[in-house]
Amino acid sequence: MRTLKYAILGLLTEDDMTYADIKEEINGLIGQFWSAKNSQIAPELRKLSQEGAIIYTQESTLYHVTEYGREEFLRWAIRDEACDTIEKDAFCMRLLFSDNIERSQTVQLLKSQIGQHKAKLKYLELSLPLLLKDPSNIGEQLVQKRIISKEQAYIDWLEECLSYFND
Amino acid sequence: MRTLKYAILGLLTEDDMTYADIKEEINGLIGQFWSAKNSQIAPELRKLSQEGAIIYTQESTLYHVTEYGREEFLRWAIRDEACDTIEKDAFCMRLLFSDNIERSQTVQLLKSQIGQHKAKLKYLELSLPLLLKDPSNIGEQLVQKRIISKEQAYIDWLEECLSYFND
DNA sequence: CGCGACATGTAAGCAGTTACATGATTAT
DNA sequence: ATAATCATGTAACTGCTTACATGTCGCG
Repeated sequence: MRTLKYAILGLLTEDDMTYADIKEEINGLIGQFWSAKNSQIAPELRKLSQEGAIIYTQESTLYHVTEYGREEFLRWAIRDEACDTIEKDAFCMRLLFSDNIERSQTVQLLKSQIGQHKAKLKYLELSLPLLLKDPSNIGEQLVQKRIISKEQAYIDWLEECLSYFND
Repeated sequence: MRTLKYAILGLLTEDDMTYADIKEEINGLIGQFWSAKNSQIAPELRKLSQEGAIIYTQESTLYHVTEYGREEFLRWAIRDEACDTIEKDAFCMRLLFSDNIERSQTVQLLKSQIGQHKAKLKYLELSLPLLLKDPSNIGEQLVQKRIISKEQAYIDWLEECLSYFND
């Protein structure tokens, strides 16, 4: 589906950016629902250049979206696709088969998960609001809200699980 | 991380199964947090046979987990790994960049998503409880609860989004 | 200079999907 | 029997990650 392609075109539609800018954006809010490593971003930029969707300028080190790139982005933006959130959750797998191991082990795993997710939530609550540069961008605010409440919901569920196993 | 491997070993630890049985389980509850197509299950079964983790019997058409396979599974089951739920959500990407398109288009996309997710929720609420064969399996119940409340939370968020864009 | 740390980029391999091929099953 | 449908499996490709290579910058 080349979703990363459209992330980059979306960013460049708002502004010309350096490689570092793009990386920073993708490691920020975007990374919370569509992560990508350097080693994926770099080839994608090269591919987009070859396809004539973006142009790189040596002197300014800026990537710029072409008219074709912008059109591609806009065509994608209004496309009504089937809901396709892909969630892969290895911890659910462990919990599903937890009757094969000691209850105390499961409790330990749960506590560890809770600790990790609470740390993540704290990080999100601190860092995400800082990324909101333009308060008029409703979409950005709504996505941010979603990321945080999703994390909170996961913690709530983990704690519910813990209470079941602690009896 | 070979999570599919451990899904299969986990299933076979509970009981010997045919290919169809395994497929059915993976398309059921497991598929809600770790989906896999036939074309991934078949090679994985072959690989597990080669590795000596499972044995296939022609006559009974049953897959059976070996002692080595069971040990592998148990080692994995108690492993305390960093939280690594991978969520990829293309709709969040569209919403994030929604200030580039007409508000009415965004409203339309939101309504479509809401419809789709409500249909999915209805399906989950109907089908998942039927899969609960063993009521003593707490893990199964908790995972099922999680799947359904996650879907509900997504719908709630979409409706909140809609109310913002409808003003 | 030259050493270490960090940013950037490449290449190999794993995971997952799509499209297609084969074989079994049912209906006409 | 033959066609249509479904289950099963393969192969090719895309997407993604890991591990590594190169380059650039700050600092002794």
